[in-house]
Amino acid sequence: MTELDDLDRALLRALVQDATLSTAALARLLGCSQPVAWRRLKRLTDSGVIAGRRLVLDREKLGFGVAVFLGVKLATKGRVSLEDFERAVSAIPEVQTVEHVLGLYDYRLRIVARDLPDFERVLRRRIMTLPGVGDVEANVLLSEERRPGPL
Amino acid sequence: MTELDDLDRALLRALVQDATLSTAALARLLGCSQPVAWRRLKRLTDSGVIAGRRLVLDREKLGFGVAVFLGVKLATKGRVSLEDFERAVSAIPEVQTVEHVLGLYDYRLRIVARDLPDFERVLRRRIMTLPGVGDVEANVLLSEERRPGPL
DNA sequence: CTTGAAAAGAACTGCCT
DNA sequence: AGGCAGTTCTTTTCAAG
Repeated sequence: MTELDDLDRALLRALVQDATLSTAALARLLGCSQPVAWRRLKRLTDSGVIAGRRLVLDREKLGFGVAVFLGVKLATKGRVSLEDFERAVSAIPEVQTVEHVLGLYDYRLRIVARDLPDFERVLRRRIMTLPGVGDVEANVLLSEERRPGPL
Repeated sequence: MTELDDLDRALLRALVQDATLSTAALARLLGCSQPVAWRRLKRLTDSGVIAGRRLVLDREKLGFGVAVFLGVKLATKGRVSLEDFERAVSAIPEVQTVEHVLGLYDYRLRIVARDLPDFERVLRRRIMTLPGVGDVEANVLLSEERRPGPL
């Protein structure tokens, strides 16, 4: 954990909303000079608080109209099973995220597909054939909203 | 949907891996000139295929060691209920994403908290008091991997 | 579609309070 | 720590092949 002051927090809040802001624009927003904004930004990046920058793509414009969350329960869960499952699931291109979780399910997967028939294909030929798969629960994404989170 | 050629796809793949690449570095990777990489990038941005750029923060370094996925079933789900729920849930700072889904649950929420006691506080005082909440299922995040997705 | 180059702007550095 | 002024680099636009 890193100690942040109010200026750091304001900087992160601004950048989480729009990562394309220049340090000069940031400085204007925060009421400080451009080099100060730059130094803060660099410090946060070097210390790893800022872990990276990601492109946000428009699924639909790319022809992937369907996103589905799958909860997966494994039938057998030794150490080897987990590793086998993770390796196999990582090889499926339609899988966007693999989350290892604790609770009713063992893994949560975010899958994207062109349409529902395409999703059925992925589910039957890719997911259901994964090593050790037990129960699977699906939730089709209707809409999603991302929030800044606590800071 | 937008029609993309192989160069566009290669460009997106490269940028999804590292959104900090300069257009010159991109051009080198793709084997084209810098102005071409720049034009392609601009076209993809203007057309909305590239929807934005986001900062990736390190939860733990910010002091939020716990992330939990909640599946929420509403007890009553008229149009008004959905809107009430969404408005109320958006006001909780610990909520990072709100996903309206179809399936066993109505909403999936990603919650972050400082630790498990802090999460319990959020769950009891914020989540369980939301308007119309029925069943709630929780999955604690152990680890997550993001994959490039299909392209 | 390319290369090359100039103009604008952003990022980075050193020095000062 | 913060600010000013300057340098360097990238992005962006344009001319010409």
